Amino acid sequence: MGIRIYNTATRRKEEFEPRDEGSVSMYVCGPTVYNHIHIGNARTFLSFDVVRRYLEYRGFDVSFVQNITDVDDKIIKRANEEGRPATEVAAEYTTAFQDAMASLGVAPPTVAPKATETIPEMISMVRRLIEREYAYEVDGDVYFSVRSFSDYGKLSGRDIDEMNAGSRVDVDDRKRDPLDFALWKAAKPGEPHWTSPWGEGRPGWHLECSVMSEKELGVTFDIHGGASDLIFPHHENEIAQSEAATGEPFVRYWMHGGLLQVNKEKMSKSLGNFMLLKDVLKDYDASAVRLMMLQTHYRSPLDFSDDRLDEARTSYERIITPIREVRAATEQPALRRDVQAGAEDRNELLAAIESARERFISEMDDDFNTAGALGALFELARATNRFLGEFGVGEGESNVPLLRQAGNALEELLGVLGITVAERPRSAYPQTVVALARDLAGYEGEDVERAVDALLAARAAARTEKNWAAADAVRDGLGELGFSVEDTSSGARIIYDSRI
RNA sequence: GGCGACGUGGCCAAGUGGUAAGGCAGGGGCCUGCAAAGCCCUCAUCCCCGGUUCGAAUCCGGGCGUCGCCUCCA
Repeated sequence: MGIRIYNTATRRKEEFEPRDEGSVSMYVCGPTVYNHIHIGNARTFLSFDVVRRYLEYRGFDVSFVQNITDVDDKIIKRANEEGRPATEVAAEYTTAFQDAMASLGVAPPTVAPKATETIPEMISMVRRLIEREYAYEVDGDVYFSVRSFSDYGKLSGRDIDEMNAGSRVDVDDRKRDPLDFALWKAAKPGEPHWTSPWGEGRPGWHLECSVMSEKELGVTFDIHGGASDLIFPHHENEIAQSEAATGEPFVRYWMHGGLLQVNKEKMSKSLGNFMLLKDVLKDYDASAVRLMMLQTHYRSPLDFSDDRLDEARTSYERIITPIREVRAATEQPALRRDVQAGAEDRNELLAAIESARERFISEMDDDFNTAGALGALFELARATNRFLGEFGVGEGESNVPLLRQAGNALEELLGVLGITVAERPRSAYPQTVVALARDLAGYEGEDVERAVDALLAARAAARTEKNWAAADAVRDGLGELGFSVEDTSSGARIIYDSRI
């Protein structure tokens, strides 16, 4: 059985069959660039990053399109508040968005169209809709007439007549129906504007995604994603626009992610209970953030808290430890224990590798069940730790190929989830270790790396002499600088402890 | 009021008909100079009440509770 995807449009899981065999066209609604993105936004982009990575892992050639909405009411509002051009605001936060995505390890889209660079196509779609009598113009504004599109409401399961539209918003009496939405907005003085058959104006938000997706992927593309708060009205409106304009089905599979919550309440910019991604990443590794989020299924709500991030950081260490251990052991095999593993034990680890891989794939095939997939990886981590602890590299390093196989499998599958084993950056050692080395190890140079080497050597010597006080002074001193020292059978190891 | 989702151990969370993955935390043990890491053991009958079935966390009905959408929102 292949990949199954929960399709919001049909409310059930469906076998995934792309439009074109072997390739996938997917579109995910991107940000409106008027502020830094918060971690709720990040969760959605992360979810679809994993979808994209997994589809590629399964051999599909994925065209991944994500727009940048760089002209919008909120951008204009912000620009007015700050007394600078809207284009400047948009440019600033576009860059910030791209930087934030990169720091979370989200792969860049194949194409990232900007609304302001797609204006002619937007005007063209509005014109098509007017010609087909799905849209009408009033005083330079153009509205989509929801009642002219009989399928309106099919994605969100709503009936126009049962919605008490306008009950909480002022009804614009120029609209034929309160639910009619703007395709094109006449520009007010000082706003960004483009020349159109209806006068100077700018595109409506919903229009942008219909146009940019069609331009890059054509009609009836495979996957359209976004968070569940976009189902209505945004995605409903996209369907109406695109299907009315083209007469073809818009999208094959609609995927919607669950919302991030804080204290059981939705995190949103309007509620003000948000945390910016860039701030969270100051304190937590991207991989830990990814692990935290991926331990919950993408469609479920996820309650966010520092406690959960702390837990995720601990479990991140757990899952990458065997990878580090295997590297250390296979790089310095002479120092490792050399117990020969019997065929039975070797086969057991081999079987664990195979079953982890199989389970990972079957969990991910089932609507991208990252939580289940991670479960499989934790099990492989334990099997690897057990083997490593019991046999090491084996006599004549005979266990090395098998251990590498286990470590590589873990690393490869974690990589599909975008979780990487962070290499300790060389620059991580602060200059203060030099002083520490001078005090405790008699080191006289200025190089931080060598200072650390000197400290570890001094500690090893002290331990040989059973001078525990001197040995512990080194460990405690490094500990205060944020590094922990762990003794392994291949000698002491120093790791940066991000908790400090 | 309409539409929808959800309710699994101390916390988080997979599992959607055949007898409860995994992570975090806790308890006991091994290893260690001490630690850390790791390993082993231990820790639930799935919100409540009915029903269907040989058998249900898993299906149906009814409660109770939480959340989301119906307005810009990832």
